[in-house]
Amino acid sequence: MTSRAEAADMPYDGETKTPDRLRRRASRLLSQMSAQADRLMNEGLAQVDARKWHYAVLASLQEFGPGSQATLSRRTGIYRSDMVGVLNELAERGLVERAPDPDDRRRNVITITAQGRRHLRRLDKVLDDLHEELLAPLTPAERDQFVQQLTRLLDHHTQQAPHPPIP
Amino acid sequence: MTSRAEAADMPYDGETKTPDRLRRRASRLLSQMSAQADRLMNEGLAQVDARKWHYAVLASLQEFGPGSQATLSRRTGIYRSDMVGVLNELAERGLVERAPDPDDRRRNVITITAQGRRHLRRLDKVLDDLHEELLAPLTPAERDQFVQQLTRLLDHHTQQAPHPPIP
DNA sequence: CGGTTGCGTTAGTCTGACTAACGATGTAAG
DNA sequence: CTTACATCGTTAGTCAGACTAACGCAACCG
Repeated sequence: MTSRAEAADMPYDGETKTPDRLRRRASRLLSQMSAQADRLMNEGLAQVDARKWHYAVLASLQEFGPGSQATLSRRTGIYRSDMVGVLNELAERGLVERAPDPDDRRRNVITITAQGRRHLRRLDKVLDDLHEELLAPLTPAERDQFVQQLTRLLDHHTQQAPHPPIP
Repeated sequence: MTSRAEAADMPYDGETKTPDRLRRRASRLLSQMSAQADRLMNEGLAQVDARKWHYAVLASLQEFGPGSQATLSRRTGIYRSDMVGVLNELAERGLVERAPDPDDRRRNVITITAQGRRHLRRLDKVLDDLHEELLAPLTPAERDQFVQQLTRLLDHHTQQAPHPPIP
């Protein structure tokens, strides 16, 4: 069981090879895969004039109905300071409507438009395709497993999280 | 087609719940887990006056011996423009030595020092602990599986990659 | 010799994640 | 009622990671 391969008769290549202890680190794999996934999504979404956050907000609106910006922030995990810009973009494109809430004049009520719903359907399709590409090397069973493990990890670190409860 | 109608008798919480289609997206899970892992690593490493990149460089030096900055760049995946700063930090701390290469005067030869080796041993321990924490919810078998799947994904996207061959 | 390639370095872009503080408004306690 | 506190939208800014462009220099190739 030679795990790290007696370099003895291997074409030793200290020029390009990454040490095993490095390649194996989950944190490293995660950040690299995350970068890769981000690149993929951004490219794909750019082709339909959209961004990751657009999808998050539209999906949340579709699923749970209208809400204030702070509500959307909680639902999507986007900081409310960043939500401003996202909603500007969505409103510019006519995908959502931002109207003052008569019941609470601090708030804006955000509503998805018909066009927004249409756009969301498109984004869903685009993202499905992109994820197909992203997860191509995994079998369907492995994909489920992978997603489920990621979910468990994430839940564990965000439950009684000492850190980021989306301020 | 009542796609969101089933909320009928659920404790509907449109204020904080994230839509399923969103929570499930691997790209989203990856970026969130990556952020979480980054935070964890950065915090842990900060306590021993180190950074992620420090580990990568030191590990590479230990495993494959001295090399030029460009070589290290290839081995670790750090851009050579960022390598400069990393090596400055490592040199300041006396963990590596940067000497001009007499055989090729464009190059610097980077060598790990005894102190660097000591530091690396410490970092390895720290990272082991941090990863124990990071992957806590997974059984040992699942961890292997998880790492292996990430590796496969990453390999697939970096092999004949149209995109980032570490320029 | 001249052109191309590789090297180290500087500077700068872009994105995502995150903090601080503001004024305006709402809620609760005395 | 008024004083204190919390929440909302917004602006501005920090910080890190990933990445590009371009520079001057040195080496290699034909």
